Amino acid sequence: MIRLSTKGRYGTRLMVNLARHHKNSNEPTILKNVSEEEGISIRYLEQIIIPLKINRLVKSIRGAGGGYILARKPTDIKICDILYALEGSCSLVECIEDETFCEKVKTCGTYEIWKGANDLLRGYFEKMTLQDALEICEKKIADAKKKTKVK
Amino acid sequence: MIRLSTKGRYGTRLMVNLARHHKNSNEPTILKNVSEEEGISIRYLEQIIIPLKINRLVKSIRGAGGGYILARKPTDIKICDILYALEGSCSLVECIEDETFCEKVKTCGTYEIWKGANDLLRGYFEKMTLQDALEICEKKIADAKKKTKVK
DNA sequence: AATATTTCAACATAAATTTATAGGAATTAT
DNA sequence: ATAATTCCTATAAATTTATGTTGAAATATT
Ligand code: FES
Ligand code: FES
Repeated sequence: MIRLSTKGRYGTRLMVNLARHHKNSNEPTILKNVSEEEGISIRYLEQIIIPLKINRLVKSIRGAGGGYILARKPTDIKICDILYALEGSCSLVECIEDETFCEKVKTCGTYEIWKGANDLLRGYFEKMTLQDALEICEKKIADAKKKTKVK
Repeated sequence: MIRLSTKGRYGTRLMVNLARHHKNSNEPTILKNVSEEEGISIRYLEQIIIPLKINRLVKSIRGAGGGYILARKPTDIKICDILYALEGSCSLVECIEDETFCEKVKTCGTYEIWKGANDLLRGYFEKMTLQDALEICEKKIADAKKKTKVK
């Protein structure tokens, strides 16, 4: 019904991936690795990371031995920041950010519905940080490992 | 960040429009009127209403004097039903409904984030009915009229 | 009963946007 | 110099958004 674009999905996975490497070492992470780990083509990742760089969520280091690192600590990056960078806005329908987008805002019978949903979502994504995502992710992987061991 | 498709937006406005006419008379509503009132091309409305008909949210009456009517009372139509009919699913990311959509679900660091957001949204749209939307809409229009009168 | 009118139904197609791949230039470490 | 890596530009494929054309069904009118 409401779709998170692949840019948003892939970009967030990219950020979580960088966060995991960030925790383990100070070395820049290369997209080739991200590509293999996440199963997303390098070429596409290259395009997706541009807005993340422009919005100063990641820093790039060029040349051999280069790669990408998070620009701030995972606790200081909100999921909302990531989605905003990737999608240019952070709303369910454009008329919420741009009042001129729909001509009929004043009589539109649905504006308030979307606004309510949007506020819910925004609250959720404002509270959640990359650190939260990282912890969920690590826990999940740890649990998965346990299970296979028990087997 | 997360976009409600125009199909979803237009389709819901179409349903609210039908609901308003439904309240005022038992006559079928023709798309030409909806088109003029909502500023959406008839041709596009014709396409959008097809899934609404298939999912039995509206009934069509052909021929002169025909048009469309709601298949059920506005209190019995959830916004979620409408979005489901229009988008074929009711989730933020496909992997929530279709586990095979993302290959890496088991190690994906973002699945739980989207799941949480999705549950929030779904709860919201499950609770809200066409009747709620109708009331919000009528109130809004009444308020708008008051304001212009005062002026 | 015949005809004209109204309206939905179906199909085709065009435009715009999103998704994805490709090639090579620029930069840096070794 | 060479290899590794980001950066930039182009373009292809798929999907979404929107319009156009014709036809079929039901109804109203005569
Ligand atoms: S004002 Fe934008 S959908 Fe109604
Ligand atoms: S499992 Fe679908 S986005 Fe991660």
